[in-house]
Amino acid sequence: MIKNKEITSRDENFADWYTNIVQKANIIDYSSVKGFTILAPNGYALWEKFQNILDTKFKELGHQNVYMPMLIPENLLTKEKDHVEGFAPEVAWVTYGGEQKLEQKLCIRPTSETLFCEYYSKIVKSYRDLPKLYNQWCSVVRWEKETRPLLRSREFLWQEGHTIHASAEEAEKETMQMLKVYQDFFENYLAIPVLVGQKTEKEKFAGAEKTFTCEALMYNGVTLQSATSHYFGQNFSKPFDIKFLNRDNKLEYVYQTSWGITTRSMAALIMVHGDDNGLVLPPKVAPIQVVIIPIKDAPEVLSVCQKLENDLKETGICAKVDNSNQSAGFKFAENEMKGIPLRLEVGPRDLENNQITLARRDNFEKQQVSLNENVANLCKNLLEQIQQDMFNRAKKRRDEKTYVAKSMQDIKDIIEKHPGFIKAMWCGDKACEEEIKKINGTKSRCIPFCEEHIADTCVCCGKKAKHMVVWGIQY
RNA sequence: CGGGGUGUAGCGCAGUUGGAUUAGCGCACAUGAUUUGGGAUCAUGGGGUCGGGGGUUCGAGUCCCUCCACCCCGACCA
Repeated sequence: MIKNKEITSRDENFADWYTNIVQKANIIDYSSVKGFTILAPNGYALWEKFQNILDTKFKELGHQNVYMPMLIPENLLTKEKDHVEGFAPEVAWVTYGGEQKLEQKLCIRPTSETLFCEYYSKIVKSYRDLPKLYNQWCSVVRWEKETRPLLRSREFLWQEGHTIHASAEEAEKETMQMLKVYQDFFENYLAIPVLVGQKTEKEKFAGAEKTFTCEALMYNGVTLQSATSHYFGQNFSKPFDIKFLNRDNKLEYVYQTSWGITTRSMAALIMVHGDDNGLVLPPKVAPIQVVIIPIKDAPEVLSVCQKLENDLKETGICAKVDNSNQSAGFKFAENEMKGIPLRLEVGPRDLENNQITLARRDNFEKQQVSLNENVANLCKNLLEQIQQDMFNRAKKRRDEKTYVAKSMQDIKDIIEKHPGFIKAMWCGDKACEEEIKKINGTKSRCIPFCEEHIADTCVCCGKKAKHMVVWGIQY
């Protein structure tokens, strides 16, 4: 366990550490246009893992994938008032087609609500057509002023689910169901504990009736909104005229939901689990789960490596021999940087004793294993153990960084000394949220489903409290 | 958009008062050899419109003007 010399320590400067890691682990690279990054092979492989897991789940629940156009005409974007006000400042426009100036400018989608709505209004006539459970995987563009790799880029990949239903109850049920899908994904695959709850009026999605969220806490105590699920009610179906005839032969507007997760979730993974040696990937989403390193370029070493790779693959583990023409030390460092959960070292010294060395990425523990044992099976169990340990460690840290504030001074002290999740009571008034935001930009993250009664009065104004809110500084 | 800063090889930098040439150094890269249990060593080699344009001068990476790009701090955001 030797600290990587080529990156800034995460305790010294977390922001530098992060930008070092994403590049050195070959997750992203910069392009020549500000805010537009290249998803490099390791980054894209990780995203494909995310896609696979979620897409399978979505389909199990009856959703279908579609693909909407990338361009939205101006008059379509502006149909829903709150929505356009939320997105207008950050859309990119296409104004020319070839040499010809366009009569109506076209916006590059910042999100596709309006496109789905237009489509739904065309295809829905009767309650028999409902529900429609569509999803799309695509990229969207938002012209951010300040950009950071994966956290805030001008183009990002995501998935947006848009469903319409014949009743409010059914749509609300869908909203909650998808929130649970995300929670399960974060906790059981990414090994990231998330706080789930409802966004306040101020923080909810532009045009939504209600917004629900999964909030994660990074190593440095900064919060990250990691996935959201919205209930739109009829807010979009009215302006977009998505009507159906119900069982009583009466025209009614549909009830709608939307839910999404972006490549930002990869940033969460990096910032929750990563350490001074690079990425640490939970086994369930690691594109390569076990790397096998031949210590010497000798035939007997290589043949053992090859056999191990085959055995592991047969057990359903994604394993790879690192054949690169580098020194052993270099390979150790390189594969640690990539976050590969488990490393098998095969060298002459081990082989003399008919054994190999096994090293965990998450806690650097090493052990010798006899080749007479079932190594593949051992790895399989160990990978499960690593997955569990990573979640427990992240949860312990999250809990340690969760505080209670009973006054504005408490909030100020916590934010300045050691940021994290801050539980505090709130009266429900937007003015108090704005007042709290003045403390280093502390925002309400959500009203958690597991509310606690901390005090009777609002932390800010002292009036009767309506909710316990979790606050924090956000990315 | 407001305040501050930086542009010299893929990356990180040096280049002193304008006179030092063919603009250097480290890392990275290429070839060869020896190596391989925590980022190997030696040898050889490739790579530059000094951010762009204009000006001053016998002479500009260096001085002046102008444009551009990027970074940091604020306001806005998945």
